[in-house]
Amino acid sequence: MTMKKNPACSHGGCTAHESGEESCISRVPIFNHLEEGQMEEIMGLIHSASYEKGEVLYRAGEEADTLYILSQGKVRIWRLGENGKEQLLRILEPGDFTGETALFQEALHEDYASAMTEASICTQRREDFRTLLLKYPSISLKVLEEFSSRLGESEKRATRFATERVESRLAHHLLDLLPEGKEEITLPMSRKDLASYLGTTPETISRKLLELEAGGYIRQLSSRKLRILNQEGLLHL
Amino acid sequence: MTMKKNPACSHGGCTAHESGEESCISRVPIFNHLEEGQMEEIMGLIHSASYEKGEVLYRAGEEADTLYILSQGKVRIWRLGENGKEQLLRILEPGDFTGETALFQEALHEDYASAMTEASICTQRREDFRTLLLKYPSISLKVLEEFSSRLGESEKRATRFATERVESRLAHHLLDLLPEGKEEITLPMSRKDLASYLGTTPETISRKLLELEAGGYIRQLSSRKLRILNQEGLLHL
DNA sequence: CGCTGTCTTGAAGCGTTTCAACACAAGTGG
DNA sequence: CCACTTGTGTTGAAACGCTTCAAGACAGCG
Repeated sequence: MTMKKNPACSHGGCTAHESGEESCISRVPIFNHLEEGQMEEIMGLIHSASYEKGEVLYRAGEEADTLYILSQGKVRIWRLGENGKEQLLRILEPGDFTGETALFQEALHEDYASAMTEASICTQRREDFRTLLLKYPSISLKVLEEFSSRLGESEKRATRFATERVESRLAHHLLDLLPEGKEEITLPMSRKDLASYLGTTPETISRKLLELEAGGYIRQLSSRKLRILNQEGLLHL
Repeated sequence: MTMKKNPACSHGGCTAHESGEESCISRVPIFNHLEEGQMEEIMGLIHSASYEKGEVLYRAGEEADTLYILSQGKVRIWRLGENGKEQLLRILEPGDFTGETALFQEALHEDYASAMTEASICTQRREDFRTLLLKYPSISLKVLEEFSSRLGESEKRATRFATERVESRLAHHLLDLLPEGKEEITLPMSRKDLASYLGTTPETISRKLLELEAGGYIRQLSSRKLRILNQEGLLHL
């Protein structure tokens, strides 16, 4: 990992690209409602770093005292079950953040984060972030909104694991991936990762996709692309 | 449900009991760091209610605009999977709160809450709560801590469902229930609820407990009481 | 005491995993 | 450009874990 301090996110990933003169921070939902001057104050407390593909941001067991905001690239977040089996929790896109779980309790990471591609990441130390929260309560509300929605997601996921079989979990996941109004999906990950995310095996994913195709619900175009033929049907599997 | 407004929690459940002259609010972690005057301000924004055993506080699909703080009794929080199967998410004890998930997004409840026993509950309207958060940023930090820990819990749960078999989930759950330094557990719920919580069936719970007993890990004293004989062993199941 | 609900036990069936073999695609070096 | 390697995805068959349904045991409560 290569690391720079200030001016905020001045490495390749964070400075102007398609988005003009903006820094990475303005693209982050929890900050983007603030005014000019406040933004600058925040940027002064941000560090930036670049990671190679495959590099690890943090591991379970390490002290969690940093907030990571992804500026460019993709980052994998996963956990190890007590038996050592790995589970994919989520994939960060630019603007997403991680490391928060332990930011508010003096705790250790329970998950792992690693770069799936070359990645530009902005970081902020726990104490700096807490100071900001106390100074600008509106940021807290934004973070609470984000936590709240993530908590909802996570409980929904847990309930799906607990109450639904693989075919149904897969069906619902495909619907989650389907862009509004469209009917074609590009899977964002390999069978192995998809299996890990859905709590099953690549073999079973393969077979269930075949079954869904046989049932007329979907059509597999290539290994990563598929067309949804019967949205309503998938919903009720 | 019976409802009263002010003085805060003055119904039977909230006024002095074992705890002296305190109101329910001072027992709530997110508020209990505040000063005298601030407490009174908060109490002015709190309503109180009593629920009969079995009564529902809210249902999935209803608008979520109220924070519920349990003062006395027990409350069940559960979800319905897409296929209609019910899953127990958690059981609230006095001091715990619920309704938060949707408090920060204009959203609908996705879960159900009902009183397991007669219950005294303090409520606060969304807007009143948001106002408090903006006025006293330290409350936000407390709530963030609570959310953060709950998010961690939930992700751990999801990972357990996804990566571990029933025997292991049960074993870890028993360890979670085991009070520090003790070796006897009183299960806080029926087999049916335990099964729902762990994403299995009552029959399987019964059998797995037998297996754990046969393996020398535990000893069943009665249907709700058991003794842990091999803590280390359970951990690595 | 008998009723009702909770818990247990048994046997059959089903969904999923596992392991092994094979197909296929992408990338590398001769 | 082809052969070779490596990784990813598929397919088949057997084994396993769990659920389901049905019946019986037990406990709590009128």
